[in-house]
Amino acid sequence: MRRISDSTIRRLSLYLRFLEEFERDGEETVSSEALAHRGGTTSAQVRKDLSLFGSFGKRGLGYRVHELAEHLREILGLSRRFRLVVVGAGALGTALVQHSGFRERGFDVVAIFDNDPAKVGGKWDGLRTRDVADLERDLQANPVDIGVIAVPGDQAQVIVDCLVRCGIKAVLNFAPSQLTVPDDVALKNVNLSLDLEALTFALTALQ
Amino acid sequence: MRRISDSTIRRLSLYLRFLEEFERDGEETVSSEALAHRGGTTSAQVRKDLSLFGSFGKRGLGYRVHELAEHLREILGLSRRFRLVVVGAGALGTALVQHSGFRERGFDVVAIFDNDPAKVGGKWDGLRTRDVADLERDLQANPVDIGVIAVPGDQAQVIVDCLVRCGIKAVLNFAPSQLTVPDDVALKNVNLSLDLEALTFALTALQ
DNA sequence: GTTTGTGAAACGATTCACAGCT
DNA sequence: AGCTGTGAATCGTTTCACAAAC
Repeated sequence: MRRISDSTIRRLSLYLRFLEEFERDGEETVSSEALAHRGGTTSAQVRKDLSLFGSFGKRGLGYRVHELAEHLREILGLSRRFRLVVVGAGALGTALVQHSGFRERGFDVVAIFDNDPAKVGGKWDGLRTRDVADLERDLQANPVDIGVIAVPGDQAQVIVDCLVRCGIKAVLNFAPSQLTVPDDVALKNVNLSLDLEALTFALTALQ
Repeated sequence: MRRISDSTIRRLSLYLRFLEEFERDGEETVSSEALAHRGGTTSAQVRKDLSLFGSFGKRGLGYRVHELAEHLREILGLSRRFRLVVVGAGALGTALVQHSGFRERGFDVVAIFDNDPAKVGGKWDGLRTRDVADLERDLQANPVDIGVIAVPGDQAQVIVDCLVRCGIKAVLNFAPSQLTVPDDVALKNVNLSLDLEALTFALTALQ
Protein backbone atom coordinates (compact mmCIF):
# COMPACT_ATOMS: atom_id res chain seq x y z
CA MET A 1 0.00 0.00 0.00
CA ARG A 2 1.07 3.56 -0.67
CA ARG A 3 2.94 5.37 2.08
CA ILE A 4 0.50 7.35 4.20
CA SER A 5 1.67 10.70 5.52
CA ASP A 6 1.63 11.65 9.16
CA SER A 7 -0.72 14.55 8.52
CA THR A 8 -3.22 12.24 6.85
CA ILE A 9 -3.27 9.97 9.92
CA ARG A 10 -3.67 12.97 12.18
CA ARG A 11 -6.65 14.17 10.17
CA LEU A 12 -8.24 10.72 10.13
CA SER A 13 -8.07 10.68 13.95
CA LEU A 14 -9.76 14.08 13.99
CA TYR A 15 -12.47 12.96 11.57
CA LEU A 16 -13.16 10.05 13.91
CA ARG A 17 -13.64 12.48 16.83
CA PHE A 18 -16.08 14.55 14.79
CA LEU A 19 -17.98 11.48 13.61
CA GLU A 20 -18.39 10.39 17.24
CA GLU A 21 -19.82 13.83 18.00
CA PHE A 22 -22.15 13.68 15.00
CA GLU A 23 -23.24 10.21 16.17
CA ARG A 24 -24.02 11.50 19.68
CA ASP A 25 -26.06 14.26 18.05
CA GLY A 26 -28.07 11.60 16.24
CA GLU A 27 -26.88 12.42 12.70
CA GLU A 28 -27.26 9.53 10.27
CA THR A 29 -25.17 10.77 7.37
CA VAL A 30 -22.53 13.44 6.86
CA SER A 31 -20.97 15.06 3.79
CA SER A 32 -17.26 15.60 3.20
CA GLU A 33 -18.11 19.30 3.32
CA ALA A 34 -19.59 19.03 6.84
CA LEU A 35 -16.63 17.02 8.13
CA ALA A 36 -14.22 19.48 6.55
CA HIS A 37 -15.97 22.50 8.03
CA ARG A 38 -15.84 20.95 11.51
CA GLY A 39 -12.12 20.28 11.20
CA GLY A 40 -10.89 23.41 9.46
CA THR A 41 -9.94 21.73 6.21
CA THR A 42 -11.50 21.31 2.75
CA SER A 43 -13.96 18.75 1.44
CA ALA A 44 -11.49 17.68 -1.25
CA GLN A 45 -8.93 16.97 1.48
CA VAL A 46 -11.40 14.82 3.39
CA ARG A 47 -12.30 12.82 0.28
CA LYS A 48 -8.63 12.37 -0.69
CA ASP A 49 -7.71 11.20 2.80
CA LEU A 50 -10.50 8.64 2.85
CA SER A 51 -9.92 7.50 -0.74
CA LEU A 52 -6.43 6.33 0.25
CA PHE A 53 -8.11 3.50 2.15
CA GLY A 54 -11.21 2.75 0.14
CA SER A 55 -14.48 4.15 -1.04
CA PHE A 56 -16.80 4.59 1.92
CA GLY A 57 -19.41 7.09 0.72
CA LYS A 58 -22.41 7.21 -1.58
CA ARG A 59 -22.51 9.83 -4.32
CA GLY A 60 -25.32 12.29 -3.84
CA LEU A 61 -25.68 11.22 -0.21
CA GLY A 62 -22.44 11.46 1.72
CA TYR A 63 -21.11 9.05 4.33
CA ARG A 64 -23.09 7.04 6.89
CA VAL A 65 -21.76 8.37 10.21
CA HIS A 66 -21.62 5.13 12.17
CA GLU A 67 -20.26 3.09 9.27
CA LEU A 68 -17.47 5.56 8.48
CA ALA A 69 -16.52 5.76 12.16
CA GLU A 70 -16.18 1.97 12.22
CA HIS A 71 -14.01 2.05 9.09
CA LEU A 72 -11.76 4.71 10.62
CA ARG A 73 -11.38 2.76 13.87
CA GLU A 74 -10.42 -0.26 11.77
CA ILE A 75 -7.90 1.76 9.72
CA LEU A 76 -6.33 3.36 12.80
CA GLY A 77 -6.16 0.00 14.58
CA LEU A 78 -8.55 1.12 17.30
CA SER A 79 -10.82 -1.92 17.20
CA ARG A 80 -9.06 -3.23 20.28
CA ARG A 81 -7.65 -1.77 23.50
CA PHE A 82 -3.92 -1.11 23.98
CA ARG A 83 -1.71 -1.69 27.01
CA LEU A 84 0.74 1.08 27.97
CA VAL A 85 3.71 1.14 30.31
CA VAL A 86 4.89 4.49 31.67
CA VAL A 87 8.57 4.77 32.60
CA GLY A 88 9.33 7.67 34.93
CA ALA A 89 7.12 8.50 37.94
CA GLY A 90 7.86 12.23 38.04
CA ALA A 91 5.20 14.90 37.69
CA LEU A 92 4.57 14.07 34.04
CA GLY A 93 4.59 10.28 34.34
CA THR A 94 2.15 10.26 37.26
CA ALA A 95 -0.08 12.77 35.46
CA LEU A 96 -0.26 10.42 32.48
CA VAL A 97 -1.20 7.49 34.73
CA GLN A 98 -4.03 9.50 36.26
CA HIS A 99 -5.25 10.95 32.96
CA SER A 100 -8.72 9.51 32.37
CA GLY A 101 -8.83 10.59 28.72
CA PHE A 102 -6.57 7.69 27.70
CA ARG A 103 -8.80 4.98 29.16
CA GLU A 104 -11.80 6.57 27.43
CA ARG A 105 -10.05 6.25 24.10
CA GLY A 106 -8.90 2.66 24.52
CA PHE A 107 -5.48 3.06 26.16
CA ASP A 108 -4.87 1.33 29.51
CA VAL A 109 -1.80 2.22 31.55
CA VAL A 110 -0.97 -1.14 33.14
CA ALA A 111 2.33 -0.33 34.84
CA ILE A 112 4.56 2.54 35.97
CA PHE A 113 8.28 2.32 36.75
CA ASP A 114 10.92 4.57 38.31
CA ASN A 115 14.54 4.22 39.43
CA ASP A 116 14.18 6.44 42.51
CA PRO A 117 13.75 4.26 45.66
CA ALA A 118 11.73 7.10 47.19
CA LYS A 119 9.19 6.78 44.38
CA VAL A 120 9.07 2.98 44.08
CA GLY A 121 6.05 1.67 45.96
CA GLY A 122 4.06 4.89 45.56
CA LYS A 123 0.50 4.32 44.36
CA TRP A 124 -1.03 6.29 41.48
CA ASP A 125 -4.57 5.57 40.45
CA GLY A 126 -4.31 2.21 42.23
CA LEU A 127 -1.10 1.32 40.38
CA ARG A 128 2.02 0.58 42.44
CA THR A 129 5.22 2.19 41.12
CA ARG A 130 7.78 -0.55 40.42
CA ASP A 131 11.56 -0.53 40.31
CA VAL A 132 12.96 0.11 36.85
CA ALA A 133 15.49 -2.65 37.59
CA ASP A 134 12.59 -5.08 37.20
CA LEU A 135 11.35 -3.47 33.98
CA GLU A 136 12.75 -6.08 31.62
CA ARG A 137 11.63 -9.08 33.70
CA ASP A 138 8.16 -7.65 34.34
CA LEU A 139 7.58 -6.80 30.68
CA GLN A 140 8.70 -10.24 29.51
CA ALA A 141 6.18 -11.78 31.92
CA ASN A 142 3.47 -9.30 31.08
CA PRO A 143 3.87 -7.74 27.63
CA VAL A 144 2.49 -4.33 26.70
CA ASP A 145 1.85 -2.64 23.34
CA ILE A 146 3.18 0.87 23.84
CA GLY A 147 5.97 2.31 25.97
CA VAL A 148 5.79 5.89 27.26
CA ILE A 149 9.06 7.54 28.22
CA ALA A 150 8.79 10.22 30.90
CA VAL A 151 12.33 10.16 32.31
CA PRO A 152 15.03 12.87 32.14
CA GLY A 153 16.71 13.23 28.75
CA ASP A 154 19.98 11.60 29.74
CA GLN A 155 18.26 8.34 30.74
CA ALA A 156 15.85 8.11 27.81
CA GLN A 157 18.05 6.14 25.40
CA VAL A 158 18.85 3.44 27.99
CA ILE A 159 15.15 3.02 28.72
CA VAL A 160 14.09 2.89 25.08
CA ASP A 161 16.79 0.28 24.38
CA CYS A 162 15.37 -1.81 27.22
CA LEU A 163 11.82 -1.44 25.91
CA VAL A 164 12.94 -2.49 22.43
CA ARG A 165 14.67 -5.58 23.91
CA CYS A 166 11.35 -6.44 25.54
CA GLY A 167 9.74 -6.49 22.11
CA ILE A 168 7.84 -3.21 22.30
CA LYS A 169 7.11 -1.87 18.78
CA ALA A 170 5.71 1.58 19.62
CA VAL A 171 7.15 4.33 21.83
CA LEU A 172 5.87 7.74 22.85
CA ASN A 173 8.80 9.85 24.05
CA PHE A 174 8.41 12.91 26.28
CA ALA A 175 12.14 13.28 26.96
CA PRO A 176 13.79 16.12 25.03
CA SER A 177 16.32 13.92 23.25
CA GLN A 178 16.60 12.40 19.80
CA LEU A 179 16.23 8.67 20.39
CA THR A 180 17.47 5.90 18.12
CA VAL A 181 15.27 2.85 17.53
CA PRO A 182 15.31 0.00 14.98
CA ASP A 183 13.34 0.53 11.75
CA ASP A 184 10.51 -1.74 12.84
CA VAL A 185 9.77 0.30 15.98
CA ALA A 186 7.42 3.29 15.70
CA LEU A 187 8.58 6.33 17.67
CA LYS A 188 6.72 9.56 18.33
CA ASN A 189 8.26 12.50 20.14
CA VAL A 190 6.38 15.03 22.23
CA ASN A 191 8.58 17.99 23.06
CA LEU A 192 6.71 20.73 24.83
CA SER A 193 9.64 23.14 24.72
CA LEU A 194 9.64 22.95 20.92
CA ASP A 195 5.93 23.81 20.89
CA LEU A 196 6.52 26.74 23.25
CA GLU A 197 9.33 27.98 21.03
CA ALA A 198 7.05 27.91 18.00
CA LEU A 199 4.84 30.25 20.03
CA THR A 200 7.67 32.59 21.00
CA PHE A 201 8.66 32.75 17.34
CA ALA A 202 5.11 33.71 16.40
CA LEU A 203 4.96 36.24 19.27
CA THR A 204 8.21 37.84 18.21
CA ALA A 205 7.75 37.77 14.45
CA LEU A 206 4.10 38.80 14.19
CA GLN A 207 4.24 41.89 16.36
CA MET B 1 9.50 38.43 5.04
CA ARG B 2 8.62 35.11 3.45
CA ARG B 3 6.25 32.83 5.32
CA ILE B 4 8.23 30.38 7.44
CA SER B 5 6.87 26.85 7.76
CA ASP B 6 6.18 25.16 11.06
CA SER B 7 8.65 22.39 10.30
CA THR B 8 11.42 24.93 9.69
CA ILE B 9 10.80 26.50 13.12
CA ARG B 10 10.77 23.07 14.74
CA ARG B 11 14.14 22.24 13.13
CA LEU B 12 15.65 25.59 14.14
CA SER B 13 14.73 24.82 17.77
CA LEU B 14 16.43 21.46 17.43
CA TYR B 15 19.54 22.99 15.87
CA LEU B 16 19.71 25.32 18.86
CA ARG B 17 19.64 22.33 21.26
CA PHE B 18 22.48 20.67 19.34
CA LEU B 19 24.51 23.86 19.24
CA GLU B 20 24.17 24.16 23.02
CA GLU B 21 25.48 20.60 23.31
CA PHE B 22 28.37 21.32 20.94
CA GLU B 23 29.13 24.43 22.97
CA ARG B 24 29.22 22.41 26.22
CA ASP B 25 31.60 20.00 24.49
CA GLY B 26 33.88 22.93 23.70
CA GLU B 27 33.42 22.89 19.91
CA GLU B 28 34.23 26.22 18.24
CA THR B 29 32.76 25.66 14.80
CA VAL B 30 30.31 23.24 13.24
CA SER B 31 29.43 22.35 9.65
CA SER B 32 25.91 22.05 8.26
CA GLU B 33 26.79 18.39 7.74
CA ALA B 34 27.54 17.86 11.45
CA LEU B 35 24.35 19.62 12.55
CA ALA B 36 22.34 17.62 10.05
CA HIS B 37 23.80 14.32 11.16
CA ARG B 38 22.97 15.10 14.79
CA GLY B 39 19.38 15.92 13.90
CA GLY B 40 18.57 13.27 11.34
CA THR B 41 18.26 15.63 8.40
CA THR B 42 20.48 16.71 5.48
CA SER B 43 23.09 19.42 5.24
CA ALA B 44 21.17 21.08 2.40
CA GLN B 45 18.12 21.28 4.66
CA VAL B 46 20.15 22.92 7.42
CA ARG B 47 21.60 25.50 5.04
CA LYS B 48 18.18 26.25 3.48
CA ASP B 49 16.59 26.66 6.91
CA LEU B 50 19.28 29.08 8.03
CA SER B 51 19.40 30.96 4.73
CA LEU B 52 15.76 31.98 5.24
CA PHE B 53 16.99 34.32 7.98
CA GLY B 54 20.41 35.39 6.82
CA SER B 55 23.87 34.20 6.04
CA PHE B 56 25.56 33.06 9.22
CA GLY B 57 28.38 30.81 8.04
CA LYS B 58 31.80 31.08 6.43
CA ARG B 59 32.46 29.08 3.27
CA GLY B 60 35.13 26.47 3.76
CA LEU B 61 34.78 26.81 7.53
CA GLY B 62 31.24 26.25 8.70
CA TYR B 63 29.37 28.09 11.45
CA ARG B 64 30.74 29.46 14.71
CA VAL B 65 28.84 27.51 17.36
CA HIS B 66 28.25 30.28 19.90
CA GLU B 67 27.46 32.89 17.28
CA LEU B 68 24.92 30.73 15.45
CA ALA B 69 23.26 29.79 18.75
CA GLU B 70 22.86 33.49 19.52
CA HIS B 71 21.35 34.12 16.08
CA LEU B 72 18.89 31.25 16.56
CA ARG B 73 17.86 32.50 19.99
CA GLU B 74 17.27 35.91 18.43
CA ILE B 75 15.24 34.44 15.54
CA LEU B 76 13.12 32.27 17.85
CA GLY B 77 12.51 35.19 20.20
CA LEU B 78 14.35 33.48 23.06
CA SER B 79 16.53 36.43 24.03
CA ARG B 80 14.16 37.11 26.90
CA ARG B 81 12.14 35.06 29.42
CA PHE B 82 8.42 34.40 28.98
CA ARG B 83 5.65 34.38 31.58
CA LEU B 84 3.11 31.53 31.43
CA VAL B 85 -0.27 31.05 33.06
CA VAL B 86 -1.63 27.51 33.42
CA VAL B 87 -5.42 27.13 33.54
CA GLY B 88 -6.58 23.81 35.00
CA ALA B 89 -4.99 22.33 38.15
CA GLY B 90 -5.67 18.68 37.32
CA ALA B 91 -2.94 16.09 36.96
CA LEU B 92 -1.60 17.64 33.77
CA GLY B 93 -1.76 21.30 34.85
CA THR B 94 0.04 20.63 38.12
CA ALA B 95 2.63 18.51 36.33
CA LEU B 96 3.37 21.44 34.01
CA VAL B 97 3.78 23.81 36.96
CA GLN B 98 6.29 21.45 38.57
CA HIS B 99 8.17 20.69 35.35
CA SER B 100 11.64 22.14 35.77
CA GLY B 101 12.50 21.85 32.06
CA PHE B 102 10.43 24.94 31.25
CA ARG B 103 12.27 27.23 33.65
CA GLU B 104 15.59 25.98 32.29
CA ARG B 105 14.54 27.03 28.80
CA GLY B 106 13.25 30.47 29.73
CA PHE B 107 9.60 29.83 30.51
CA ASP B 108 8.29 30.84 33.96
CA VAL B 109 4.90 29.60 35.12
CA VAL B 110 3.70 32.57 37.18
CA ALA B 111 0.12 31.50 37.98
CA ILE B 112 -2.22 28.51 38.01
CA PHE B 113 -6.04 28.66 38.06
CA ASP B 114 -8.89 26.19 38.56
CA ASN B 115 -12.67 26.38 38.96
CA ASP B 116 -12.88 23.56 41.54
CA PRO B 117 -13.13 25.02 45.07
CA ALA B 118 -11.41 21.88 46.34
CA LYS B 119 -8.36 22.73 44.24
CA VAL B 120 -8.26 26.50 44.76
CA GLY B 121 -5.71 27.32 47.45
CA GLY B 122 -3.62 24.21 46.77
CA LYS B 123 0.11 24.92 46.46
CA TRP B 124 2.23 23.57 43.61
CA ASP B 125 5.89 24.42 43.49
CA GLY B 126 5.19 27.31 45.86
CA LEU B 127 2.42 28.65 43.61
CA ARG B 128 -1.07 29.03 45.12
CA THR B 129 -3.91 27.81 42.88
CA ARG B 130 -6.33 30.67 42.28
CA ASP B 131 -10.01 30.76 41.40
CA VAL B 132 -10.66 30.91 37.67
CA ALA B 133 -13.37 33.48 38.45
CA ASP B 134 -10.49 35.89 39.16
CA LEU B 135 -8.59 34.96 35.99
CA GLU B 136 -9.54 38.02 33.98
CA ARG B 137 -8.95 40.50 36.82
CA ASP B 138 -5.65 38.90 37.85
CA LEU B 139 -4.32 38.81 34.28
CA GLN B 140 -5.26 42.44 33.63
CA ALA B 141 -3.31 43.39 36.77
CA ASN B 142 -0.42 41.08 36.01
CA PRO B 143 -0.09 40.30 32.29
CA VAL B 144 1.54 37.12 30.98
CA ASP B 145 2.86 36.16 27.55
CA ILE B 146 1.53 32.65 27.02
CA GLY B 147 -1.61 30.86 28.21
CA VAL B 148 -1.60 27.10 28.75
CA ILE B 149 -4.97 25.35 28.67
CA ALA B 150 -5.18 22.15 30.73
CA VAL B 151 -8.93 22.00 31.38
CA PRO B 152 -11.47 19.45 30.10
CA GLY B 153 -12.47 19.83 26.46
CA ASP B 154 -15.89 21.29 27.07
CA GLN B 155 -14.45 24.23 29.05
CA ALA B 156 -11.52 25.03 26.80
CA GLN B 157 -13.24 27.49 24.44
CA VAL B 158 -14.60 29.60 27.33
CA ILE B 159 -11.12 29.78 28.85
CA VAL B 160 -9.36 30.66 25.61
CA ASP B 161 -11.92 33.42 24.95
CA CYS B 162 -11.15 34.82 28.37
CA LEU B 163 -7.38 34.66 27.76
CA VAL B 164 -7.82 36.44 24.43
CA ARG B 165 -9.88 39.18 26.12
CA CYS B 166 -6.97 39.62 28.53
CA GLY B 167 -4.70 40.34 25.57
CA ILE B 168 -2.80 37.05 25.46
CA LYS B 169 -1.36 36.47 21.98
CA ALA B 170 -0.09 32.88 22.33
CA VAL B 171 -1.88 29.78 23.60
CA LEU B 172 -0.76 26.20 24.11
CA ASN B 173 -3.83 23.95 24.24
CA PHE B 174 -3.83 20.48 25.82
CA ALA B 175 -7.61 20.06 25.65
CA PRO B 176 -8.77 17.71 22.88
CA SER B 177 -10.95 20.29 21.13
CA GLN B 178 -10.57 22.50 18.08
CA LEU B 179 -10.40 26.02 19.49
CA THR B 180 -11.22 29.23 17.65
CA VAL B 181 -9.02 32.28 18.16
CA PRO B 182 -8.58 35.59 16.31
CA ASP B 183 -6.01 35.72 13.49
CA ASP B 184 -3.49 37.64 15.57
CA VAL B 185 -3.35 34.98 18.29
CA ALA B 186 -0.95 32.06 17.88
CA LEU B 187 -2.41 28.71 18.90
CA LYS B 188 -0.66 25.36 19.24
CA ASN B 189 -2.48 22.14 20.05
CA VAL B 190 -0.99 19.20 21.90
CA ASN B 191 -3.27 16.19 21.66
CA LEU B 192 -1.70 13.10 23.16
CA SER B 193 -4.50 10.81 21.97
CA LEU B 194 -3.76 11.79 18.37
CA ASP B 195 -0.10 10.88 18.92
CA LEU B 196 -1.07 7.54 20.45
CA GLU B 197 -3.37 6.84 17.50
CA ALA B 198 -0.52 7.49 15.07
CA LEU B 199 1.30 4.75 16.97
CA THR B 200 -1.62 2.31 16.85
CA PHE B 201 -1.87 2.94 13.11
CA ALA B 202 1.81 2.11 12.73
CA LEU B 203 1.47 -0.95 14.98
CA THR B 204 -1.47 -2.23 12.98
CA ALA B 205 -0.25 -1.37 9.49
CA LEU B 206 3.39 -2.40 9.77
CA GLN B 207 2.86 -5.88 11.13
C1' DG C 1 40.41 21.45 -0.70
C1' DT C 2 36.43 22.52 2.13
C1' DT C 3 31.95 24.25 2.98
C1' DT C 4 28.47 27.78 2.33
C1' DG C 5 24.44 29.93 -0.10
C1' DT C 6 21.19 29.35 -3.62
C1' DG C 7 18.87 28.73 -8.14
C1' DA C 8 16.88 24.66 -10.46
C1' DA C 9 14.92 20.02 -10.30
C1' DA C 10 12.37 16.59 -7.93
C1' DC C 11 9.17 15.31 -4.86
C1' DG C 12 5.04 15.37 -2.04
C1' DA C 13 0.81 17.33 -0.50
C1' DT C 14 -3.19 20.14 -1.35
C1' DT C 15 -6.65 22.10 -4.30
C1' DC C 16 -9.31 22.18 -8.56
C1' DA C 17 -12.67 20.56 -11.41
C1' DC C 18 -15.52 17.30 -13.32
C1' DA C 19 -17.20 12.62 -14.81
C1' DG C 20 -20.06 9.29 -12.79
C1' DC C 21 -23.14 7.43 -9.46
C1' DT C 22 -27.39 7.93 -6.47
C1' DA D 1 -29.91 17.89 -8.32
C1' DG D 2 -26.30 16.51 -4.91
C1' DC D 3 -22.08 14.59 -3.55
C1' DT D 4 -18.34 11.27 -4.13
C1' DG D 5 -13.99 9.66 -6.11
C1' DT D 6 -10.12 10.90 -8.70
C1' DG D 7 -6.99 12.49 -12.47
C1' DA D 8 -4.77 16.99 -13.46
C1' DA D 9 -3.01 21.36 -11.90
C1' DT D 10 -1.05 23.95 -8.31
C1' DC D 11 1.50 24.92 -4.48
C1' DG D 12 5.06 24.24 -1.02
C1' DT D 13 9.02 21.71 0.68
C1' DT D 14 13.12 19.04 0.16
C1' DT D 15 17.04 17.61 -2.46
C1' DC D 16 20.52 18.36 -6.01
C1' DA D 17 24.37 20.44 -7.76
C1' DC D 18 27.52 24.00 -8.36
C1' DA D 19 29.55 28.74 -8.41
C1' DA D 20 31.57 31.67 -5.00
C1' DA D 21 34.15 32.38 -0.68
C1' DC D 22 37.56 31.03 2.48
